[in-house]
Amino acid sequence: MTTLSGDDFESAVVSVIDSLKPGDIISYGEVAAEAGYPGAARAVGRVLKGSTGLPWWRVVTSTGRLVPGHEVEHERLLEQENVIVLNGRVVR
DNA sequence: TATCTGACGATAG
DNA sequence: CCTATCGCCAGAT
Repeated sequence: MTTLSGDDFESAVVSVIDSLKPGDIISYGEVAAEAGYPGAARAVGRVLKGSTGLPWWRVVTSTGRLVPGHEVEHERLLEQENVIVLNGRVVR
């Protein structure tokens, strides 16, 4: 039956992020595209914000910028994954 | 059903 | 390089 729910979108996003490995960085738009919802970068941010247990720190903005409002926390978490962050930007 | 919001993306200035 | 504006999508009220 057509039991469509936003849960499908969240599940897809969670699956993509959970598939990432330590040190692997991806942008919101990339996550949305991989989840099957290209252009839904904003919706992805909503999932990260409301979902716990997800490595949200592996997700950065398209320009490699850290998450606004969480730059300090984000940078610290990335360093734990062997990721170098300079000036609020991820070094790749 | 309509309207607003938001851990975004891209472009313009 | 930084700020501002528009556009896109899904969820919440």
